[in-house]
Amino acid sequence: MAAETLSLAGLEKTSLRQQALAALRRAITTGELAPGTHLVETELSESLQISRGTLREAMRQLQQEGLIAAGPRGRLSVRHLDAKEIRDIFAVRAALESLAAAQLCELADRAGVIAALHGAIAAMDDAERDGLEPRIEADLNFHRTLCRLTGNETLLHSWQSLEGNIRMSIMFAGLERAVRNMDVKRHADIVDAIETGDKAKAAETIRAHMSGAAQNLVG
Amino acid sequence: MAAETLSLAGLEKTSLRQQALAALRRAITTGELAPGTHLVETELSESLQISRGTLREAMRQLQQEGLIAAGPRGRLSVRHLDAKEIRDIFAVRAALESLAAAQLCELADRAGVIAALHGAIAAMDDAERDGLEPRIEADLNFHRTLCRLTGNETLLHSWQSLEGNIRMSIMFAGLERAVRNMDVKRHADIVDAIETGDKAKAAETIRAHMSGAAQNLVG
DNA sequence: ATCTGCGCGACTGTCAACAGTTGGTCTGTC
DNA sequence: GACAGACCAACTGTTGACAGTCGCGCAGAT
Repeated sequence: MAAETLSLAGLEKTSLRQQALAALRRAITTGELAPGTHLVETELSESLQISRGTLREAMRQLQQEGLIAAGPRGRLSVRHLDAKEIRDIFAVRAALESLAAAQLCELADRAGVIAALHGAIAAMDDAERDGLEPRIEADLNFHRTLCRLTGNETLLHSWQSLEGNIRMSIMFAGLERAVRNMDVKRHADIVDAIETGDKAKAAETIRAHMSGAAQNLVG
Repeated sequence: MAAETLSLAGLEKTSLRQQALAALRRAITTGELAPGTHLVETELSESLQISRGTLREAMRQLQQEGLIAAGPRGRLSVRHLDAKEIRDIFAVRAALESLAAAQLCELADRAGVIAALHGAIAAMDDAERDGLEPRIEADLNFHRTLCRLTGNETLLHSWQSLEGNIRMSIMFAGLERAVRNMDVKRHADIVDAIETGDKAKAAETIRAHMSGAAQNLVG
């Protein structure tokens, strides 16, 4: 029986707060909870089957992530994005990811990094057959990996706190427009630029990618 | 009695959660709560005279800001920064603020922006006589203003979520080292670069400023 | 002396209830 | 019919209490 006990399959005992957080994040970024919707604590806690206190903790986190906004008298509602805000979000995203690309260029041995990024691109390629959502996940995973590989935890954390906003932007613009940005070749260009080790070039490639992406979404 | 009722003096009715948030943030960034200190909910709620539920909401927010970190079994403790993390924080900060500088360069009419930034520098100059903390506040205010003037709310929000980490970095390095970065002239250089409207130059000025600042803190 | 249970104290996860405020509605009066 | 004022329902802010779990120390067996 040693094999079973060593598997540790049931290691992740997530708290109710984390489950609620994930559920709400998903509901908002998929549009199940429409922008502008007023989030009533009592209703939500009932539908999620958790207490208000636990729910409130999760909502604070979502508020900090920018997915929900506070109105007068503490009323929380699903944030609504307009075209300018999407452009602003992608400008910040471009700044963060170009830093990531530049930091990766500074690494002496980039072989492992390049391999990991190629793996992420391959996953994007595979996802093309699986539908829209998997493609979006694969795309976000590529960019998240870009940040993670730098080893700069602050950078990764900042990017992740933007991730919800990015997902909302995609949802707002519509999935059809969003998939235009999932082109494999353009992502391969990013990896190639990093491989050369030219910081300025890599950063500029990212900025161009993001500028085009924002244009695709709102233009 | 119209005068009194119109004064709106008591407009800011801050919730206990916000007060707790401010108090904790201050205690951590001033070192009153040393890095690594385990934050026991029952103790803190008693010393702050609030209930645990309210305290927990504030702690979630601090956790997202990166001021406190979660250990095993949900234990929260004051985050500890090492030299690498400070460099990482300042690299992200540089990326955000150079975006701010670049966006400000794109404005057709920069007169108002330049004036506001000169005002912030003048405040730094005044603060030189007032001691260490006011100088730090004036410095942070300058950089926050830089982000705010872009009108990019996401950028401002990202910067502010980094602000706590910046304050921790300053505390960690010691106030004597930190004030080396408060030089008025070097900040004036930033404003001058923005005034020329040269995006690349302005961004590079910021990056150099931040690189030097990080070096001053940990070098 | 070392190891194995066993309690016990300490803390976090979670919940249900109370209090205060705001906005709407309904009624009575002019 | 319009307006003023008083109820009333709906929410959020805040609290105290209960439950589960982890780590530690102590006693007893080998």
